[in-house]
Amino acid sequence: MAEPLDTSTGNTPAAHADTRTNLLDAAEHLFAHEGVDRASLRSITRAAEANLAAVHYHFGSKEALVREVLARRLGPLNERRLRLLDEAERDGDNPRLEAIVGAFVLPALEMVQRERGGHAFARFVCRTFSEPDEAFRDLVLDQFREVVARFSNAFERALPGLPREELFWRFHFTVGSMVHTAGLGFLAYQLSDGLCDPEDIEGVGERLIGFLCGGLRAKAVGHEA
Amino acid sequence: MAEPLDTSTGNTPAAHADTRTNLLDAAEHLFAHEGVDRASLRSITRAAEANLAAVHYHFGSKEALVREVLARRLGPLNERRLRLLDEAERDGDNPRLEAIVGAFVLPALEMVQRERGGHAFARFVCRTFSEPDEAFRDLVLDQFREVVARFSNAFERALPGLPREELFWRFHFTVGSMVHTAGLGFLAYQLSDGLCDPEDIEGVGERLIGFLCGGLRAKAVGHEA
DNA sequence: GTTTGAATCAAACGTATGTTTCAATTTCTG
DNA sequence: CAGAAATTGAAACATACGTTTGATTCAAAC
Repeated sequence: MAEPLDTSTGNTPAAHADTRTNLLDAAEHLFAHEGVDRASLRSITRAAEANLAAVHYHFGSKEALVREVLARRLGPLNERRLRLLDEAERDGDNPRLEAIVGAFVLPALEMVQRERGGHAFARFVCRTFSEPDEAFRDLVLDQFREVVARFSNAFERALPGLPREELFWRFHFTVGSMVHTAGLGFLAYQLSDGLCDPEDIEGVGERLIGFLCGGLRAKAVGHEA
Repeated sequence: MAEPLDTSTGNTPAAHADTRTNLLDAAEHLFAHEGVDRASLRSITRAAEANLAAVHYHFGSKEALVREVLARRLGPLNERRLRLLDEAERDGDNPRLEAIVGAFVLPALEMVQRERGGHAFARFVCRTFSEPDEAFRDLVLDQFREVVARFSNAFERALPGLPREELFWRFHFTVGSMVHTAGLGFLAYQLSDGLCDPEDIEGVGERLIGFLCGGLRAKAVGHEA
């Protein structure tokens, strides 16, 4: 009985594993395109050119594999968000709203476009958000909690006078647009008959930031700002 | 071999079936809470107090059951949207943006709150949006196409000068916020530590409309309106 | 009261799945 | 090079699933 090495986040320098990475890549792709349940370990290991037992050797179970697939990218993604927020707050004590929204939104869009398999991952996370299995959803949400705390504070300072309840709702709406766009941008292509190009993340990012800032700055109903 | 009666949409006056409705209700609930794949016909029929074979007798297959669950509410929901848009356009030839957005957003929120099982259904649809199985996704999108066509025209007239590409993207962002809110409003409750109340659909609707109109009216970047 | 078709039921079928096992092999280490 | 540990491999296991079958109950029609 051999214990596979720790690799928790993708930060460790690839250790020695190839099979392990192949499994994560294949699983990510298939989870996104077929769903966690429909993607069988047999199809995953076949795609990764590994033996069926490799999943249990390297991860212990299918559920643990799902967790690893999520954790591998979610950690770095949220770290990037926090780092960009740090930068924005360093520049001016009261950064522009556009910079805050950008720090929240752009890392996701960039990951989709630039990282190999990013598209599949975004779609997978989008799925996981509405995942009924609490274990998986909590895994995403726990990674998300610090981000929510930091960004809601930043929003609060950038939008003085906005009631906290209103602010959290607007944050919620923001997350919705962001997730829908990062994970399901192809729907915009489909529904606009090819007019919208989800590959052009710079354009999409600009548009999304503009839209969200407009919404975040809207006059609060029933409240005198 | 007996052919079960037509009930396509929920419009037919309940025909004579009880088991059939029980199956749809139970399936809707379990699809939302466990996902289509994890919800077995055995658990569905148990919840509906029906026999295992009843699903195949009344619907033919599990996939057909999924389709029925979707179609039962999706048709009326989108009809309601179109009717409200008609009313808004009848009132003034150029209705206020708020009225258009409301016609798009409120039927979903109201269904969640007012119809029995509406919450479960919204969550299920939210899942289906990111469903990898094209057959299910297309079922949702096909029901959605006329709505998109009508509303994008209305938006276009309410927001003159906005390039069509920008307009479709903003519609896309709008859908994201709406779906995220109708299906996953409980996340706002969780992430705001109980500050946001997803049950208060009047409040949520007002906030969502305000937010979306702010975003839709934002100055388009890179374009002189 | 018998007949007919719809609806329900218990039981089984075939298959695909996650998991386990243990031998074979490769890779590192002293 | 020898030995130990890590990794891969082929096969089997138990289980849960969607589906099918054929008998049975039930309600109305004649």
